[in-house]
Amino acid sequence: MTEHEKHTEEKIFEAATEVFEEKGFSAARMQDISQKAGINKALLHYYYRTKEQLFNAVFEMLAKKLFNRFSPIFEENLSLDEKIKYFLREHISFLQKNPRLPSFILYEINQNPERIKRLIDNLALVSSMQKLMEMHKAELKEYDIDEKNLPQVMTSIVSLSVFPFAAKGILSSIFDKLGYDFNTYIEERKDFAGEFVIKAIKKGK
Amino acid sequence: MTEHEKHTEEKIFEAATEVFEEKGFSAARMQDISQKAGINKALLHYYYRTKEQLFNAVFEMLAKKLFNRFSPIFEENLSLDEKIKYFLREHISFLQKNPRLPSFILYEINQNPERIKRLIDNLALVSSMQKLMEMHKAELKEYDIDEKNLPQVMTSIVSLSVFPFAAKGILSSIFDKLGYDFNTYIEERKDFAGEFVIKAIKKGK
DNA sequence: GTCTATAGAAGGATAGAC
DNA sequence: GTCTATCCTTCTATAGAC
Repeated sequence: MTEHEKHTEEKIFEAATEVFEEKGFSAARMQDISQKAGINKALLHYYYRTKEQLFNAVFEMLAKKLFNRFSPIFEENLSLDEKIKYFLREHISFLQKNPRLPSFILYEINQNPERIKRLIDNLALVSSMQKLMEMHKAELKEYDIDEKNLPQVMTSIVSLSVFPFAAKGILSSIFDKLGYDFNTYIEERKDFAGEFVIKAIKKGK
Repeated sequence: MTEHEKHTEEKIFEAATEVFEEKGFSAARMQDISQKAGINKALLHYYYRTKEQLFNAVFEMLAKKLFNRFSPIFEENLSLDEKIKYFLREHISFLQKNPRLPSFILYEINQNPERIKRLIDNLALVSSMQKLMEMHKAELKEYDIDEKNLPQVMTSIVSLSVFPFAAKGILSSIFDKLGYDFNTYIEERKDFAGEFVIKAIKKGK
């Protein structure tokens, strides 16, 4: 593959990423993608054969980009408290730079759940979660967490960071009316979310 | 309007609701809608002129259906604790019967935020929230809630009920691998979510 | 590898008969 | 009010020249 080829293929991929993320698969137009990439429409097919294949390449990259953000939490050498706060701060900051990602991924997966199957295999979620539980076994006695409600706790944590972006369109409108500002709300959320979770899962006396 | 007319128009509307909710605006086909309604494609245009207008009618109905579920909480004569628990139980039960609603509404609003503007005016959210704060003024001293973090608290509550359905495609896949079941998870969530929130907002000593 | 031109199919919308 | 037939546009995809 020559330098030039690589250049063109990358331009296409980047343009496709922008258009698909903004419009979704069905509303995206090959014409828009080629224009944004500054090349001819026929070239898209030369490099990626079909719209579907181009979309799959983009989708896989974006999904990995999003899900890989969940991994660091399993590695850091921190207390469980700090780990949760750290994760939520980082995750919200990441989504702040990629606000359209949650809506795009969630929607396209609901449209076609098969898309995610292969990716999930690579996530190694089961072992990571077991590892996490093991690592903080001693601390866990201070929390209302056990194997049974672990999915509830995990999804609650994730929802606090993802939902505001998935619902950005609605929240922005409502905040406008209430005199709040979405960006300020997100800034505050970086700390709020962590504290909210910690209080919720600490064992009451 | 004759009985027969009404019948046909309703059949179209119901078929359109199903198709739009499942596929979204762009991927939905007028052909599919007419087939599902058991009538000819031309009739869709006779009753609703364009795809856009048919979609708007459906969208408005579904959005109201979803948002009206937020109102009861402002009316019931309950303590703040009970009100939150009651709301989450009811809201999750409602979404259990309409699992595709969150994904559809969130996505279509992000695609076109104008769609929600008019609806929000009718929600009277500002006054309702003020009324709620006023009503529980005495109790509020026991909670970490004030005007400043009210949006954080409110969106956190909503996210706990809405996110699992918006992310149903992903969660189902992950749960499969972990040996959990999505429906069981939702059943448990009806109580879990309320308790989670209450603990999170109760003032620590 | 990149372009122009165009095929070929699909989808929204309308005309016109009944 | 409902149907058949068809128009017209748009979109994906390919053929073929350079």
